[in-house]
Amino acid sequence: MTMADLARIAGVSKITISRALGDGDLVNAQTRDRIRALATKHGYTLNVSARNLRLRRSHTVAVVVEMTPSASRPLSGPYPLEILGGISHELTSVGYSVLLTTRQSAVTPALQAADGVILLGQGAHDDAVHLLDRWRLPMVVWGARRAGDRHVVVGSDNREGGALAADRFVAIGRRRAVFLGDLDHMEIAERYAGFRDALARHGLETEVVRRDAFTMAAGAEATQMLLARGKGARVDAIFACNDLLAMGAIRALLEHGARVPDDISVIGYDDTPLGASFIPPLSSIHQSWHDGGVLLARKLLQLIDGKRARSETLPTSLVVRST
Amino acid sequence: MTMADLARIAGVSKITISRALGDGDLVNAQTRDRIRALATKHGYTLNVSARNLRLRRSHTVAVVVEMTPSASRPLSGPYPLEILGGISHELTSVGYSVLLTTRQSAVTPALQAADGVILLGQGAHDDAVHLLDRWRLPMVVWGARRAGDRHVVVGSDNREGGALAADRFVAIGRRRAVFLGDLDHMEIAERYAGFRDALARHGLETEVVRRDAFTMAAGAEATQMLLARGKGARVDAIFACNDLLAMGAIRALLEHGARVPDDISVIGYDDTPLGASFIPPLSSIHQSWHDGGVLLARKLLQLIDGKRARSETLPTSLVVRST
DNA sequence: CGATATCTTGATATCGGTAACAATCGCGCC
DNA sequence: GGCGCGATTGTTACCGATATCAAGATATCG
Repeated sequence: MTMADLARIAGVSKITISRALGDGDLVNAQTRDRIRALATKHGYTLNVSARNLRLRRSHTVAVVVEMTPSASRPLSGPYPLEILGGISHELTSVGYSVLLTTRQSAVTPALQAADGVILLGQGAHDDAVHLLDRWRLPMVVWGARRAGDRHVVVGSDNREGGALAADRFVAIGRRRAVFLGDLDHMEIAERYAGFRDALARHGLETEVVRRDAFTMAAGAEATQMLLARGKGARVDAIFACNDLLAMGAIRALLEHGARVPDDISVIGYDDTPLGASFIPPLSSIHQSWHDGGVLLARKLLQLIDGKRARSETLPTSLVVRST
Repeated sequence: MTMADLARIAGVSKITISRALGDGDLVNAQTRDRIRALATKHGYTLNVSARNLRLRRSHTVAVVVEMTPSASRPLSGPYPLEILGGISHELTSVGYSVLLTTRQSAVTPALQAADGVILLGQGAHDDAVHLLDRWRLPMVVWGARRAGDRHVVVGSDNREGGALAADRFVAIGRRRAVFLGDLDHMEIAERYAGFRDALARHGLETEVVRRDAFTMAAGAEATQMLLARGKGARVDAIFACNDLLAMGAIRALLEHGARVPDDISVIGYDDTPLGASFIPPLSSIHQSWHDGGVLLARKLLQLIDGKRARSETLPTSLVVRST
């Protein structure tokens, strides 16, 4: 069933069908409705390849993802499936296809034909510069913004996330807070910066305990180290850059006999369902992955349409549970 | 840069270019190499839309995924990103595109034009029957096989996984084993069946403690219940249908003063990086998600090529760590 | 040497849409 | 009445690839 067939049935020409199903403004309202009704009735579907060929557009967006989980990043993938859900939802709703690619996979014609690229994953920024030069395609990257970036970046507001944790600690009267995490990661460095600055505004200092891995074990071990120190260095709040580290910390605290949150308050990051189901339920900074995906998609569509798009950060929020 | 352009440069006709880059057999080896060299030199890439139009194939596979994590399934998505990696890798390497779709998203022309469908997620089986009737497309489903299934199913060998856990328990002399999990899920029921049967072969009985959620909290709570029972019902081995439940169980055991694995041995399922980084490192049944994805893709490609494909199960293995 | 088989290349039509331009119709206005 | 205008529909020519059939060149064989 092609347009020609439908045209014959409706007693009009192909182009009228095309216009009736598409633009809609160039065709009489009655004929348009009649044709649309006929199309649904006969189960007609547009041939995407033909349209793409004629329009010289692939209506495809390549999403390049890092997919290998590792012991130091124990959640299933650096970025949750949810963000892909947001991207996919937004793009398919406007007739675009999501071409999922791993960073390792070969550059296929289909990939090269993409109308735009979305990059997810820790190496994204470096890849971005690389790809941008080679392909000159519209491109949007997920992550933290950097100074010289020429590409559009979407990410959640890590500074704000850090500040939210700090404000909470101040609000419940904590005086000695520790930040737990690896400052080499841009996003985490931002979380720390927001945390430190917000505390500084209240005249409080921050201490950093660096750990490279994002595991419970690392969190527990770091916390044991803190607990083993003398009384002079006692802390009453821990902000972990990640829920797993936070959970590890809590575990170590409880094992050591410290009360959470009475003696030491702990806040995690990411608001994972895992943290929510932890005992005790973990307080955490929430960022909406789904919205992030949607925003990435929208920005890219703007670029594809030849409009400008600005880098943007998504708001975060603090979810207070029992820690 | 189209085929026509390249043809002009090479001094041959379009069709020769097409044959040189494709089949390769119908064209002189020298001209073929010359043309291929020219193609790379001028950075020519095939127009996928044009080819698809002519061949009446979309070279696209729709992957339908369940993407919403929830409190009762706290890992980021019911199926890890890794399986998508396997699918994507395999398909893109043979020139197919992966069209990622959520179960909720609308049926777009691009989706309908797919050459095949891969279904992932818990509702997959029911959707399968539905879609198969409506679309008559080649389709492959991830999960456990069921009796009346008319579609091809790929999944890991849950029976074997259960049996491996049982064999291990027998090998280290355990006598009273408990299975922890929700038997309403097909895959988990299989794990239990394998576990129970393997123990039965050694004259041992099994006890089931059902819990619906896949969380640490549920695992801990179930285990506390077990510990609270009288001495007559003492258990010395727990097989959890999931790493999180296993971790919850271990936590409860340690809190109660039981030694793991000396008093009670625990084995989880999925071999998540999370479990590997747990303290103590969790023994678990491993299944290769990546290989699963690859196999799904291969089966589907067979179907698309008009060949037959059989349902298949992937082997599992036991990773012995410290529990 | 002629005929046939094989290898290699080309001309043409076609896949199913959409843009550009042309044509038709009805209407208002001078 | 004739002209111009907007609204609506149609004609034609493509987009860039590949299948089909045909044709020229070369090899093989009796």
